[in-house]
Amino acid sequence: MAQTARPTYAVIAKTAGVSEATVSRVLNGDDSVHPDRAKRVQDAVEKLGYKKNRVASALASGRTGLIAVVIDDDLSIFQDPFWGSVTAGVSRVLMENELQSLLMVSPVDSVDGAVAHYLQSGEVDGAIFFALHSDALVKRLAKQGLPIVITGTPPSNDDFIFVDTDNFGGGLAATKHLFSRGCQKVGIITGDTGLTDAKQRLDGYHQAYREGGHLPSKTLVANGDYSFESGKRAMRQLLDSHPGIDGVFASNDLMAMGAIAVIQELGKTVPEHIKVVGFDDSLIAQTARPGLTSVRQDVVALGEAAANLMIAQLAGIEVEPKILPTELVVRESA
Amino acid sequence: MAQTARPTYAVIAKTAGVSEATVSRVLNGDDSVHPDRAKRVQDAVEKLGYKKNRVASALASGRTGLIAVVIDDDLSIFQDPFWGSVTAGVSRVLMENELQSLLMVSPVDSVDGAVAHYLQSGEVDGAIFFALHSDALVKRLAKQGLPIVITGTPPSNDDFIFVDTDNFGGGLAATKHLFSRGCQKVGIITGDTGLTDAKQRLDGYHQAYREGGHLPSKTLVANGDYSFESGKRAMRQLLDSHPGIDGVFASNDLMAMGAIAVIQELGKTVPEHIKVVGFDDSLIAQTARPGLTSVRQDVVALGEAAANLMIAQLAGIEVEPKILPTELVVRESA
DNA sequence: CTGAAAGCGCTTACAG
DNA sequence: CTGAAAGCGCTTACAG
Repeated sequence: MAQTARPTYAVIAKTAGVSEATVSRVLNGDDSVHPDRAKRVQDAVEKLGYKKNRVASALASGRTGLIAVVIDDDLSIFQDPFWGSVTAGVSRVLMENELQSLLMVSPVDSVDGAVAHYLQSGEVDGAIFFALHSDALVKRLAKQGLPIVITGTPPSNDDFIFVDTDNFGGGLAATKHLFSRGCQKVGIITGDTGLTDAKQRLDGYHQAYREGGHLPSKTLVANGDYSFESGKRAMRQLLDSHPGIDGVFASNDLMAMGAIAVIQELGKTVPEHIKVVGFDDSLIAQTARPGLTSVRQDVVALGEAAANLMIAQLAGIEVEPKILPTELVVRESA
Repeated sequence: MAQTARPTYAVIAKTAGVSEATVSRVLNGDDSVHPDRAKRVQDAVEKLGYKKNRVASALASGRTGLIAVVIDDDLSIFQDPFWGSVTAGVSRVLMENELQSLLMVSPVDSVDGAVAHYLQSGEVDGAIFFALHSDALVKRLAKQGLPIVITGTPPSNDDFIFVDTDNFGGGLAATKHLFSRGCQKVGIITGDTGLTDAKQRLDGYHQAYREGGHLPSKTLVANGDYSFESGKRAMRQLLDSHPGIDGVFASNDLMAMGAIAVIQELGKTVPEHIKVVGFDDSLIAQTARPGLTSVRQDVVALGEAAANLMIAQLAGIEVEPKILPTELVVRESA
């Protein structure tokens, strides 16, 4: 960008009749500068339309003001509005703190892939991870001193800073709700159980059965991957093995919609024949007919919490992992 | 990030027994370096686990490898999966070209706001804009020499580089489809007509009427803002003024869902009493019951095209604005 | 409260 | 094909 040569500190300093050090102090809010001279600097900045060069500033100070937001998945993940909302929450809080979000959507496959390389290039002050499948890279980065926040409970039990929704509690509440509505045979469609959140929702489901005094048949558990299509497949599988199934907890709204589509194709109705509960309380749950009963998680708040944990870390403040509560939103489907 | 001191060119140069200039050449793919010495450098890089410091590189070269992706709206815009997909498309193509996406979701209110300030700080090599409401800032940045791509047709008719969906053609096809299904009284729910795409879809709607030999009543045009709620409001308004309305083209899927919800609340059914067509062919259209007939636009392709135009510009290649075709996907709702 | 000076870690004409 | 050297535009001890 060899645009019309932008002014530098040298120019501001000369115009204001002070040293570059003083210019730097004023622009960085160091209040040890005498008000009169500070004013002269500000006037010069104003007059010349000066904008500090962030790259030079970053090199000299070691702080870039950039936080990587890494989504460990491929792009199709964005079809689910979930991620957009979390990202938006992160972005807002970071911006309010004069930090920018560097978005990377890519499988974090190896500790040696493109993302890994990038995060070690000194261009970011920290990294926030979403949908993490493996934490090998995160471990390495943490060891190197890079501030890290994980959204979702990390796969292994190291002491990473993370923020998560109460997936277990949500799964428990969803399943108990189905029982309370009179369901006898409640199945579950899980997410990719390689992800901790999917596993925790499943655990919640099991816990609901346990509180009822027994364990569910293994064949009442069908695996999906959070996609609409996988919800359809899983529902067909459940109906195959349990024609008398009368309740389904789908681990996200998209799969719940897939399940409902299959149920209706077979001429059965929701909630009369089979009751369905989703998870996320996304726009889809709200706009669906019948309205989808769903476990609400505040996704924007999730992103905001992640960003706040990052900011605290950067400020050297001791932080703790954080679990956000869920809330069951009852609509017509169950 | 004062992590375990990372090696620098000085260390690599010494290890490989060459000058720093040679290290730089090898790492930047300058093939004028003798293969033997290049090999020694590569070995040293490998051995020391060297990662180039991007900030220093950016300061010296003037290229940061960062492209700003600016969404001129507030965060709620991400509830609509549309933006996530476009962003994902951009991100993928940029990454493939070793560029990173700096995501900024914020109203670009003034030429003097936070976004404006940032884009002039030298931290990005270019900027891609979405959902632009005003192009005052864009004009100024372009004048300063910053490469720019706009997604969606720019508000004013300067010669910006942009990529857009054929909104006019989509609106035309949607409306004609409703007529071809026997509708007599077709209304439209528009998006925020301050946005060019919303205006163009409306123009397509008008054109369909014109091709039928007349103009629609003004009261068949109800304004929304692309949100679910606004779709509901607009539909109520249409039903108020035209109880006999039998077709509605909603300018996006979310508003179409809002319209359908209102229609059903009133005891009417879709498509029997009123046929509805949406726009976007989002996941919502696909998962809705009845399936929503919708104008499909390839959002990921839109993002990819925007990124490619940016890359071409950075390479100094002459580029032209690009319009992507739409396709009507017929389902049950019309 | 202030300035001179060194330094951040690369890149790039320039000269050979 | 290669190296010495200047430079990118800031920040930050250090000394006063």
